[in-house]
This record gives sequence, structure tokens and C-alpha cells, in this order.
Amino acid sequence: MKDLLALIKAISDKNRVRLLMALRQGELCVCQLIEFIALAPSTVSKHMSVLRTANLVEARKTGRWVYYRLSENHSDKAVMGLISWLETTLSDDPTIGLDTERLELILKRMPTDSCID
Amino acid sequence: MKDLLALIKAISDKNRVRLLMALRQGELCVCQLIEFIALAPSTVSKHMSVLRTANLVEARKTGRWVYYRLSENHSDKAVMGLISWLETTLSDDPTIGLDTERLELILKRMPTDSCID
DNA sequence: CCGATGTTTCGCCACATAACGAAGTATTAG
DNA sequence: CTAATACTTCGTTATGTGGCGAAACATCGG
Repeated sequence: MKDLLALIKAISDKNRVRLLMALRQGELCVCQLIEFIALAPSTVSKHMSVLRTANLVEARKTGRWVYYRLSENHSDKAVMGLISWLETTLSDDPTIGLDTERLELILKRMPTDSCID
Repeated sequence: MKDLLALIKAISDKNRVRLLMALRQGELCVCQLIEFIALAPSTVSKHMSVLRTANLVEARKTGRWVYYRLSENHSDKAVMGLISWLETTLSDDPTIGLDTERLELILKRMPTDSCID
């Protein structure tokens, strides 16, 4: 029950939902997420930490950069089920649609490759 | 997106999740829900109003009594999907298990029939 | 070593929310 | 009509949460 509430609370914030959906694109580093969501670095870091604690995303550190991706732990039915519910429910959402377009432009300017040594 | 967040926030509280799961038993009136959740009437009323606004439950008034039931609007994929995700995820939850037993005892003492004129 | 860069942690503030009791509304019983 | 019952609304209080900037931490370039 505690885990379940952490999971639900993690997606009960608009910006965290947007960040989560952005990661459908694939792995993104924090600097890209900051550019995308247009919030202070400390705020984005906190959001990602909440998503991480809820097991919705996984993190990988390479040099100075930290990459986040959607969780791929398929044995966690709760997490997988919630992510697919979110994706389905938001499939026609205008905010997410615009976000996806905006993210594409950002990725052209600062591709994930440019965050590699 | 706004509806979606209302939906998620509605189930982001432990007591609301418990109330929602209790309604799997079928329709229950507020006095039964108060007995079940052991909170002040005003608090329970507020919780049910939040669940109602999110379309997770439906209400029916008969005389002095108000009955709540799980939403049965099958065209609302988001609501239906979320309820089944919750049920699946909580299928082995000890809190919900104990709640279910406790609710049975309460229903023996104050069956839904006794709330009818 | 030193400064620059990417990210996180911490402390603060503004605002949201769960809880309660008191008061209000609605309906039934006498 | 009046009292009692079922429920909701309102006002208050305590706690939780999202936002930021400053400072800390980690890593890389020179």
C-alpha cells in the first residue's frame, strides 16, 4: 500500500507526468529535461528523484551527466500497468502532443550525443 | 490533462483508496462508509465528493440516505482502466484484505437494507 | 591544482490538502 | 410543528508539497 501510494503521488503532479511522457522518446539527460520543462535545475532534480523512488524511471550516470529512462522492470506489474494506463489516457492530450513536438526541436539543438565525452 | 490529474489526485490518498475498494462490495451508504473508515462524517463526505468529482464513483439519494457505488460508465476508459489497475495492484494488499473482512462484519450489523424506508 | 559544467541537497516560502467540529440543509418520525 | 437522523458545507488548523536560489558535490578541461 505504501509503495502504491508513492507510485500514485509520483504521477499526481502535472510536470512529473510531462517529464515521464517525455522519456518515451528514450533516454534523456537532466540538462535536456531542464530545457524541456523550463524549471530550475533543483526542481527538475527533485522531480526525477521522486519518479526514481517510485521506480517509474531508472537513472544511469556517465561522467558529469545523468540519464533517465522509463523503467524497464517488466516484473513490476504495478509500474508497467500504470505507465501504460498513462500513455493510453494521454494519447490525445494536447499538452503532451505539443510537448512531444517541442522535445523534438530541443533534441535537434542538443542531441543526446552532445552529452557524451 | 486536468481531468487526468483530478483522477490521479483522487486516488492519491490512502483513505480514499480504501473507500473506493470497499465499494467493490456494492452500493454503500455514507453511514456505512463512516463506520468502515472510522473518520468524522464531514471528512468522509469530503472524500466521497472528491471521488465523485473525479467520476470514480456515482451517488444516488434515497430519502435521508446517500448511496455511493463504483462508477459504471464503461465509456470512460480512463476511469475504468484506473479502477482495474488499482484492483489488480491491491489484490494481495494486507490493509485491503483486513478492510474487506471488517466490512463484512459491519454489513452484518448494519446491512444496506436497514438504510431503506 | 583550479575553474567550469552538470547535477543534487538544503533551507525557505507560498500554497494545497486532510482532519476536525460547528453550523446548515434535507428528510423522516412523533 | 418539533425533534431526530443523515449528510454536506464552512472555517480552522496542522502537515505536505512544488517552486526557487544558494551551496555542496562530482567530474572534466586546462
